Amino acid sequence: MDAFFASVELLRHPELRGQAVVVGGRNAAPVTAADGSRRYARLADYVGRGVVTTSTYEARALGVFSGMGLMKSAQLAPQAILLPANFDAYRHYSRLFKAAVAGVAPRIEDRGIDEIYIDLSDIPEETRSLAERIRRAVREATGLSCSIGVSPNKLLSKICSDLDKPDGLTILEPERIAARIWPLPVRKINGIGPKAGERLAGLGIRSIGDLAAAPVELLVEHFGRANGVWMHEAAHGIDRRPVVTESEPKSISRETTFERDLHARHDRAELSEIFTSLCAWLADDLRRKGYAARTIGIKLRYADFRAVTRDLTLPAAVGDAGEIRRAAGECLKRVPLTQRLRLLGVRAGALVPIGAEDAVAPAIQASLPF
DNA sequence: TCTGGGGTCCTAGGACCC
DNA sequence: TCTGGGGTCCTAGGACCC
Repeated sequence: MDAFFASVELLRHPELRGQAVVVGGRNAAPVTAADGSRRYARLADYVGRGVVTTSTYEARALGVFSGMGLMKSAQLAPQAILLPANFDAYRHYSRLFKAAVAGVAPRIEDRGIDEIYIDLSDIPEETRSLAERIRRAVREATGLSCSIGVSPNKLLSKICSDLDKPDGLTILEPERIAARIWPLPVRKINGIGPKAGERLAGLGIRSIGDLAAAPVELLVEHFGRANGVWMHEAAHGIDRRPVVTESEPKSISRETTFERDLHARHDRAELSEIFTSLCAWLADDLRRKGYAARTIGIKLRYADFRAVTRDLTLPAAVGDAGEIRRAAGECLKRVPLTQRLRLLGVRAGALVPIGAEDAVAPAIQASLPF
């Protein structure tokens, strides 16, 4: 989906269309005056922590992109409109667009709130008309635009979906990999992030073509056997991963960054309250999704941005807020708390579907000597 | 006044078991 | 003048993605 959160906001606030709009931060929603006009916050007025979650293409033209600190983006685009995120609305439109696609092509892999892979292998329709039909279905169901890449595999389709944004359609024939894909920077490969990108640049490898031309032994030497071979194949457009239409969650977590850094001793009461709330929210999420957890963990981030985690695996799965808090409290005892903190999080792992806790076959009681 | 929140996957070491 | 080999589970950290 194109600039998904921001695009949903434009559906809710159509008068903002054409303007630089940024979603993010913790500011209050726009105020509607008696005459029906709305007052919007400007980026320049924002004070506090937070990053840009999504920006409209007009804001991107000013250099404001996802992940950028709001304070920094305020310098680039002080007049941009700032809206708080409305996750309920985004989840609603996410369900709508996925259902619309499923009506055309049902084999879908979920990749988060605004992205999917679609397996078109078994649909006989000509590629372009099929893709156009999907795009039309999404627009009719949501009023939103999306960008589609069609290719022989997920890796290439993901790259292609990005080539003609927004509202784009890119169809890649395998013979055109060298012409269309090799000129792109290595960072366009899903799985090559900032670190790997830097290390590749250090080897003089900048484009996907450079990567394709690099000896696989060189890549293996620098990135390990599995990674090196993967990079080599990716650069040649090889990807054998199937479209996975069903999966179970592995973990569920809740975390929060404080308005200001807190100290375990000095701000004990405040931290304790936040900690308890996080455990309660997590328990609620677990219950709503139908899971209990055998592993409870915490995460904290110090004022200097270092993060640490601690885990505790329990003899039996838990789901209750009190049980979670008790286990998370044990984890908290194992972490140094002398420095100020900026973030606290609680995580549930080793998830067990509720009702299935006892579904594991009980161990055979008798112990046999053979 | 830097740097959100929710995830997945991988690696590596140690405990423990047979 | 030692102390194999193979496996699983748990923990911690880090890269990466949406």
